[in-house]
Parts: sequence; C-alpha cells; structure tokens
Amino acid sequence: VLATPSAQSLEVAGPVEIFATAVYKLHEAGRGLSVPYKVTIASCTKRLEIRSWMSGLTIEANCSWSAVKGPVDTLIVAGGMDVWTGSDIPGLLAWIRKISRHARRTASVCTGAFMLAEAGLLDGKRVTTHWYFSQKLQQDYPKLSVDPEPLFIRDGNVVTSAGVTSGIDLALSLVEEDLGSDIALRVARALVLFIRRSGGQSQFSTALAFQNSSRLPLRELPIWILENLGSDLGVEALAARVAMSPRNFSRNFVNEFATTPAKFVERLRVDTAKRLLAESDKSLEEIAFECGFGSLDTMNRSFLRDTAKLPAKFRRRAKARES
DNA sequence: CTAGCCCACCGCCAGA
DNA sequence: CATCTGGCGGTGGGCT
Repeated sequence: VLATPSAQSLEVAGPVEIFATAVYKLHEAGRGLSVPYKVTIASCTKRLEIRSWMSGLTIEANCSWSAVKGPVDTLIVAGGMDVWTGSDIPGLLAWIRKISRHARRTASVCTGAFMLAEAGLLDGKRVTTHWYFSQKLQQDYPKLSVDPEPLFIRDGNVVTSAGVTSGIDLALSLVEEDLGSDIALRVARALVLFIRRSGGQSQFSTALAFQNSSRLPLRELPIWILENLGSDLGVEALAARVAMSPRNFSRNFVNEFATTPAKFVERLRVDTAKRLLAESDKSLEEIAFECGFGSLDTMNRSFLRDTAKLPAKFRRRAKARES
C-alpha cells in the first residue's frame, strides 16, 4: 500500500485491516500454513509518518517507496493529491510504473487515482475516484473515462475506488477474488461491514443505504445463507425468512447485491465446495450434500459453469499445488 | 441424450 | 407525484 504523506488514515488502514482479517479468518477456517497476504505500507516520501490532513491521526509506514524490495502482487495507492511537492516525483512515478507492470493488479483508493493517472497507467480506462474530484480528474487527464457513480470500477487489472471507505469495499472484492466469497463474507462479518456492497452501487446513495441498513432485513442474509447452505435456499424460502413477498424480495436482493438470489446462492455453494475439495478428504457426494447441491450431478454442472472443470479435477489440481 | 417438469427471473400493472 | 410493494403470467434455462 503506497500512501501519500497526508492520506486519511482510513484510506490506508481500511484495506490493510481487510487483508489482515482475511489472513486471520483463513487460519480460523483451518486452512494450512499458507499466508495469502503480506502487507507493506510504503510512504511516498522519505518521511515515514502518514498524517491525515483531516484529523491529524498518524500512521507509521513500514518504509519509503524506494526501499521496497522484491516483487509486489497488488499495488494499492491511497490518497494522492498532496505528493507533488518536495519529493522525487519522476522517480516515484517511474517506480509506480515499474511495480505495476509486474504486479498482478494495481488499485487506487480515493484520489490515489490521480497518481496512477499521472503515471499513465489509467489511459483509456474506465475509472472512478472520490465524487468531489471526479470532474477534475477527467479534466486533467482527458484520456480517462471517469465515472463518478460506482464504489469501484475494475478495468483489466486496474481497479479504482471512490471515496475513503470504498477502499474497504475494494479490498474486500480483491479478497473475494483471491479466496472465494465465503472467506470474504466471514471477513465482512468479523468487521461488521455492510455485507459486500457491490461495485456498481452509487456513491451517492450509500449514505442513505447505510442509514436504512440497521433495519434492512437483507443485511444479515448472506451470512445466514453461508451457514445454512444445506437448507432450502429457493426464492420463496428466503423471502419468507426475511418476511417479504417473493417478488419484492427478488427485486430488493438484486438492488442490494447486484446479483439474483439464485446466482448468489450458487456462487456461495461453489466457493464453499471448492474450499472443502481443497482442504478436506470428504467424498464428492458428501461435499455436494453439505453445500446444498441436490445431487453430485448438480454440483458437477455448477462447476462446469463456474470453472469449466469438474470437482474431481479441481481437487487434484488443488492438492497437487499444495504439495 | 431426451423429454417433461419446475423454478427463477422479469416485465407489467395495480394498490399503498 | 414518486417510490415501494405484491401479484400474475410468460419464458427460458436447469434439473430429474
């Protein structure tokens, strides 16, 4: 995580906490010794102190950018409007370009998009940033296509996110990509997040969504689904659970999670099955039953849709990778 | 692989 | 007037 000298603490700490919690949850779920994330906070200047221009809260970076050794899997730039003075700009930009070229993915939080844009990494891409700065970003860098609406946008291997806390949503989506939606859900629950706001959700409506969320019946539903994969998770049953009509439930669900109920349930089933395949020696039938697939045949079909691979093959691959 | 069945999804409309 | 809710029926895709 590359942080500018006056980045808000949340921009930096949000993603960091997400990744750290993911590591913890993974261990809790009993997965081997693998540590999926190792986070380094790098400062944009020689000084290591990251001091929020809003609150004055400070975070101590692990090192300066120039001291980062070794390859970087995911580069996240947090904050960004304030670097331009008093540091080695050309060197920093060159470093960003170099790291990004070899990284699996590059991301920005809030105005971090400006730094990526200056480095030329966003040319021709669809991006977003804090709504207050989206117009300026578009004007300063006409080659970009700036969309001020969504919480985060992914274009190729570059992800940009909106205001400060959307960095948390972004990080969560990266965790989901890496470790599956079940782990992502556990992280979200551990941090009592509004469960998995989708990237497409408008920045402007989230405040309202949050106000209502305390009584939103859908908020806890993903967790319940995850923990009851074996039960009847049809639309009618789910709707009854949250005391809504089926029709209305479907509508609200799509608005909230940007997927239809059935697709959502299927993804959780497949992801959980993947985990069980990789980590346990349970039989395929057993796993299919546990995850709520009606039959092994059904699980096979779901896998073919999802990964174009049958469960048995997936397990062989996963086990082979392990040893 | 097929046939029949079921269910999710969505558009439309009416009422709150 | 705008937004939300609930019911109905067609359709297509997945399951048995």
